[in-house]
Amino acid sequence: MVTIKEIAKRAGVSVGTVDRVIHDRGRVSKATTGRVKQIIAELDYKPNILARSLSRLKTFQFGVLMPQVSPDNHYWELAIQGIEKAHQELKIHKINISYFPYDGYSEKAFIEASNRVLQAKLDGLLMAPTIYKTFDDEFVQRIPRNLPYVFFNSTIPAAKNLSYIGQDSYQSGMLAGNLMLMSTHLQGTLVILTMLHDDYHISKRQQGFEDYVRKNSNMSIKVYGAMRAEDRETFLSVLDRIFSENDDLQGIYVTTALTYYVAEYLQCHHELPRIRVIGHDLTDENVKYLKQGLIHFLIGQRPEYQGYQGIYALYRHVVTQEPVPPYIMMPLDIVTQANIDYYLPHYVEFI
Amino acid sequence: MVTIKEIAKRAGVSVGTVDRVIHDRGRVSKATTGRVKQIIAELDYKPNILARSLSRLKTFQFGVLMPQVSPDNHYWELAIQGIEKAHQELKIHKINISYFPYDGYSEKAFIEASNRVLQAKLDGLLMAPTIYKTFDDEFVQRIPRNLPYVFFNSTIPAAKNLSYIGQDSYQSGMLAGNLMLMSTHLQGTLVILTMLHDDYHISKRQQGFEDYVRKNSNMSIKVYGAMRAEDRETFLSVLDRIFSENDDLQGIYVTTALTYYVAEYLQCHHELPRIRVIGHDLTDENVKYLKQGLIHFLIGQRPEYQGYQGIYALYRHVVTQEPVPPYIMMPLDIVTQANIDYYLPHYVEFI
DNA sequence: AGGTTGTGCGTGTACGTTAACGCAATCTCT
DNA sequence: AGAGATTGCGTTAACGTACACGCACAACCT
Repeated sequence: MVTIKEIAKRAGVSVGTVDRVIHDRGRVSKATTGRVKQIIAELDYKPNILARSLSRLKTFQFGVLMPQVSPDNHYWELAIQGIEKAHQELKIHKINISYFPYDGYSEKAFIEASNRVLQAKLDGLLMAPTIYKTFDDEFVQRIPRNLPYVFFNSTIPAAKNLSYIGQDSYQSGMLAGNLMLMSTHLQGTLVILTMLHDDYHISKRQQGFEDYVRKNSNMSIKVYGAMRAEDRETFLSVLDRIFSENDDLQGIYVTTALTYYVAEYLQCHHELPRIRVIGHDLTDENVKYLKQGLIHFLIGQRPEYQGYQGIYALYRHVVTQEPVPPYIMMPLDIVTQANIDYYLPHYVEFI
Repeated sequence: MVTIKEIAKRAGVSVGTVDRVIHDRGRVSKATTGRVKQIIAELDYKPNILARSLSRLKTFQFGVLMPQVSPDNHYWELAIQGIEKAHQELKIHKINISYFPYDGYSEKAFIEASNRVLQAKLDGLLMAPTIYKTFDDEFVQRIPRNLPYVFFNSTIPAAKNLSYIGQDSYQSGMLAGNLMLMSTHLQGTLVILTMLHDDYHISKRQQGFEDYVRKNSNMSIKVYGAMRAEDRETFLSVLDRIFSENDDLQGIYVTTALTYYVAEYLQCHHELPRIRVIGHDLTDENVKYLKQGLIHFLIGQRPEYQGYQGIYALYRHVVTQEPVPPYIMMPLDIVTQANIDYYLPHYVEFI
């Protein structure tokens, strides 16, 4: 193993000088710098990460900017689980994580949280740009150039983020379409039940589904929306309309995690025909109905793994200085009754 | 952070003594041992793994006993990729890996390789018990008690292995049945095309499929076998029989990675009815036909991840002395045209 | 009694890197 | 010209653990 000492010897300098070159701390002549760098390249020197973390005095601070955990959105909780797992693994390397949670429905709360982020001394930032507009205008512009940041869950096209970790939403809609066509008779009507029209993510799913079904079948598609996702009454009345207006209904695709409303509805209405139900996310409610056979496919997005990978992307860039891919795409996990047990977060021993 | 020095101070001894207690190197009085151990427990001392690996003189040797890579079985190659990935990550911790490959079809070759394993000085062994009988009788019995070993791919029930990493084969057959029923009309005939009757793994898949279909439908099942998997001619003649003998055929489930033979056959016989084709493993051939729409579902088993996890299980047990779960079950990945790209090994950035 | 062996500890160096400190030599400013 | 700042290095003590070595003392043997 080639060490800093070996390099120092070959360059005819001390280890202190080599260290200064490696870390660009200055106070080394141009000539010496060049010589040391050349020897480093020649010997293909790779710093020993163990010795590094052991002797480093500084602790790195990573910030996490994302909506606070709320009962109606399981996703963030799981993301935190992954972040904490990474935290545990990396704290020996003197990595610390501070959270900047905010009320996901309040712009003011977000702005306040983002200001706190800017005031904190951070070496890296992991964030979920949930409020597209606000983020883009108010925050991302103000991030200092030397603060690397990673997006997860969703992304902002023009931003200078180090990496994006998440799913291809359009493709996940395509996949839903694919599953729908494989499990129906290619005739009749399909319904897309969607919500939160302002969410880029979700409209992409819808688009993917529509495009796939249009291209690969002659089935007709009807789109229904429920703006206020939390409002159960509205939701159920929309379902009333869906079933009364479509007598040749073959399946419903729910673009969000609220798929279980449909299952609940079907459970209460035994007279309704057998239709396919496809949706997203392995929330407790969804999983329950999947197991009961009232939901047929769920598409999982590995929220824990997204959080985990997000922290690791920062670590690799900031600490080990490995290259980090600009996109880390999460697989589109297809989950049914028969394989659900292997995708539940408490089961998954992801490393 | 609580260090060995802190413990030494509190116990009124030197760090050398604490070290001797921790590593059970002897030469410490009973009284002192007890006192040190108690303080370790009280302070919840966790050794610093970085300092440990840095100052350790010994390198750990892990052995890998599995069939050599062969063109007709992609699986092993992928497993090695994962093993090598773990190797790269762990070599800084002074972990070394040596391979003991053998011809998977020859018992003699296996026995020879296993003897070499027993002669090597190993600290851990990762192995795939492919030849069930032979393994059980000849080899597992002779593994020294102090050599921890991990199975991957398949397992031996009565063995004293540290862990098993792989899939639940029965459940993966169930999943195939589940997908088959969801994508057919629940009437007509289904064919199971199987081979290698002596393989426990594969017969479990068949059984899972049969049980699921019997329980959840009235479709009739017919089982066809091709003993010599490599023999293309035999295989094609079996397919001739399948299609001529079953005029209400709805789908074929292939219990192995040889699914592409069916796809190939269908490609050459345009006159044949549209049937569902479901099989296992993301081999290049299978993926090709999946993308073409001639295979509808593949069930993946993450061979790279199995190898990766296998090495890490040994590492955790031998080096960090964390507890290792007796079973690390791989998810049953459902792969279609629409999500295949995210499951291909070159894409997956599994950490 | 003298030698050997074993027990119970402490000391010190090493692992590879970081980073504070120190010290000439040179440069800058009044 | 002299004081102060800057440049270009070398030296060294950490970081936390492993492990070889050594030393004192007791036990045992002949």
